[in-house]
Amino acid sequence: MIPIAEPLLAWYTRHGRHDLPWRQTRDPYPLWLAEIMLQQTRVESVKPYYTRFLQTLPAWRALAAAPQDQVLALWSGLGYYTRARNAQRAAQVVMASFAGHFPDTLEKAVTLPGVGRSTAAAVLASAYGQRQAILDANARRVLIRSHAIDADPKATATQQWLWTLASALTPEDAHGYNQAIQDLGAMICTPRQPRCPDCPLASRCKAHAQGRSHALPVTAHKPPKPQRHTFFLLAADPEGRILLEKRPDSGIWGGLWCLPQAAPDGGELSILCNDTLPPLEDTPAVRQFLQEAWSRRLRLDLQLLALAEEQQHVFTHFQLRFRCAHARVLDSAVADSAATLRWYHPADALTQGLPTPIRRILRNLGGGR
DNA sequence: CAAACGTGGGG
DNA sequence: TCCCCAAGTTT
Repeated sequence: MIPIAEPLLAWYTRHGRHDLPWRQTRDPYPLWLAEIMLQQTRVESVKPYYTRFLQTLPAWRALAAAPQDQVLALWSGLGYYTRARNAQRAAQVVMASFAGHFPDTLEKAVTLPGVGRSTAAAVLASAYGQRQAILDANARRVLIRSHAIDADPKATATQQWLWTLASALTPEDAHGYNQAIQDLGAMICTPRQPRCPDCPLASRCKAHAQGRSHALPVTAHKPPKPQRHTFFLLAADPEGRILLEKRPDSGIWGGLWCLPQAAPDGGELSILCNDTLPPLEDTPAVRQFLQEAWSRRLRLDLQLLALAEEQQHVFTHFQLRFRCAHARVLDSAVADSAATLRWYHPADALTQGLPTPIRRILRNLGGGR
């Protein structure tokens, strides 16, 4: 085991990112919110979301009581929307079970939805000054390189070893150390082309000594992404409003407002589907199928006008190809009654929680390019 | 325990 | 253009 705390903290004092918005406080609520937003997400992406969210919902009570649609609207574009729904559930638990205070033990903290071991440790260290080790992607990379760990980082045994290492190396000032190791990972010990000449740990780094910094951590080769296809319905009523459908909480884009979908094989209509379809052809048969399927499911008398050019959206685990079907309805009364279906003027729709590609589509509707 | 879960920036 | 992957957690 290689002691790194002392040079790390010295480096952090001089070169760390002390100006990050969530480093201006020791209040658990904003610290916790930042940790949730930063999960699998870059600092620069989080900043504007963090500021806006905190201005709108500045405390546990406000978040716990907010409409879910408001929470998701504040999260819209940030991705991994389970985090937003869990964050609100966590705020409700904090209010109901912890008297409005973030719990003060790891055991209790990890019972909060969306709060795992690393997030819990980060908050406890920063908010309460506890000696708690984190193990995020930055800390993991620094430990793997400094100790020249060849094993698969995903393997359970490796994870266990890394946690043991992290705990042993974390000093009393875990608050400072955790931030220091994260900054080192983000600024010096980066995934590709690490800047070893500038690294305060270079002299004691095993990977550097072996000339293997660039080769660690070992990375698994990724299989190609499966392709999925769907049609999105752009139905306009006589007032120029667009029909949106609220997605179920589970699954992709959970809880967001989306354009209604259809898959040309007649399969489940409310989910993004599926790899076995014929491509997104524009034939009379396809048009007829789409018009009938949507009319029946949405209980609308709609006329299909045109199929727009194919677009695509890439997710972590699959690639989505889609076309927008422009349609009009003469009477929008029926769909208004369903809780998961709503007509929106495009400008109002843009204030809702929307998936990024749907936001792009709606933004480009009127006068956009 | 492998897969699900978003999006955008950088090489 | 394409591939990588980021302050992980949940199922």
